[in-house]
Amino acid sequence: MQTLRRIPYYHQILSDMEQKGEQFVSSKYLAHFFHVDDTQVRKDVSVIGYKGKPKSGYSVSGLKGAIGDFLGINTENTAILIGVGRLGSALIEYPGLSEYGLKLVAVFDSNPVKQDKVIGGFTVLPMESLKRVIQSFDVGIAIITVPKNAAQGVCDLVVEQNIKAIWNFAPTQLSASADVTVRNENMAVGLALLSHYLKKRKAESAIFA
Amino acid sequence: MQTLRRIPYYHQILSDMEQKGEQFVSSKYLAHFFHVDDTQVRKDVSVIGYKGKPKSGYSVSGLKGAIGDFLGINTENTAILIGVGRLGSALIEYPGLSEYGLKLVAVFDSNPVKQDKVIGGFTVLPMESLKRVIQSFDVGIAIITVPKNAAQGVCDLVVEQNIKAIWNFAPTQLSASADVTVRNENMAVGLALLSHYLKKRKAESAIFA
DNA sequence: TAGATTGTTAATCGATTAACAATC
DNA sequence: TAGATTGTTAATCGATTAACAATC
Repeated sequence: MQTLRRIPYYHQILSDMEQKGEQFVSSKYLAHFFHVDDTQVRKDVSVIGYKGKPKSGYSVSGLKGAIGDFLGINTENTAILIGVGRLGSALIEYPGLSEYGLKLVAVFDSNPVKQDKVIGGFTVLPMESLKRVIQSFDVGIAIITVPKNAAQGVCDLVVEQNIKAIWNFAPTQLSASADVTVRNENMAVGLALLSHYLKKRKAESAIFA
Repeated sequence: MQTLRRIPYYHQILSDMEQKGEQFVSSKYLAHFFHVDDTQVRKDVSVIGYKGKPKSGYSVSGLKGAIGDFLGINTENTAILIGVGRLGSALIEYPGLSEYGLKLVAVFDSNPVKQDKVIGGFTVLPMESLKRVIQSFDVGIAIITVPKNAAQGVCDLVVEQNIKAIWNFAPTQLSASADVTVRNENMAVGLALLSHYLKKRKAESAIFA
């Protein structure tokens, strides 16, 4: 569903507008960021279940709040993080997590050298503690920041413990059964898309030269 | 175009398979990662312009190469990076960039304290040098890793210099004219989507409880 | 009031899947 | 040869846009 992909961006735009003190926003304004029709935005908003006012548009804070409720980021989601390397450490200290309703409850690493160290207030736990922690905290999301070759193994491990949402930062495509949501964050994808765009552009300008 | 979004993932999967020494892959196997029909994969492959062999499938290395050509990552794209903070510095040293055909030619920061420092082999340049560098290197991509509030300004600046592809890591939605491609990398989006999924799941299990 | 903007139904467009022949 | 898998056309499904009434 494309609507669902746009909604987090709306939220971000509305946060920025709120900070600038804007009160209202029109569907036309929101649409221009996505290069889509403003009808599309109004339809997206109706999915969220929010109502605007003819002539003035949508209340910035009202719509932002409705999106937060819709996405479930206004309530807390518990998470664990596995793999305390460079990226993992950065994520642990990233303030954006709590801003979006994520509450880290524990961090893990299979390397004994890293265990018992404290990072961002968390003591790094051994993988053996995984089962116990997931069960006692009712963990919703597992964040995977282990090296590429270890990622699928870790994924299988947490799925076994009944985790249903995985946020994968290892540069590999994880596979899990359809009832588990895997979000693969992968910088190479963005890079590849930009590269393709530039290539097409060059080809076109060659034709019209 | 959804096909275009899947293609970089195919590339990643094929790289992994190549490393493991796999020779052939079927459309069915590729399809299962995306939870789509295998017909879809065959259609995607036809867009790339590659041919498989009935019964055996697609050559892993052959298809990988064809995707590389299609995406333009087999040839070099020049890039600059603006904003040498924590994330910017990490990106400069990230080996994945060159793996996907990106060649960094210069890095910038508006903070005089950071200028003249050397990071990953690059001397940090002042913003004043932007124009000169872009013109003399025929720069294709601008990577923006400045703080949120500075991002749109930097975006306008590089668009003025005729840059047509922007890779934005600042957590804000940049806007540019339709002929400029902006890729917004935004962790909050992934988080929001996972959160929504969990919320929906909870609601459903409440209904069927 | 007139004009701007929302909300919604119908029409169009694009993406996905079904069906099946071609082929190794 | 028989079976598996590709490639492609037709059918279906979903997302986007066009049209327009409702309303502040």
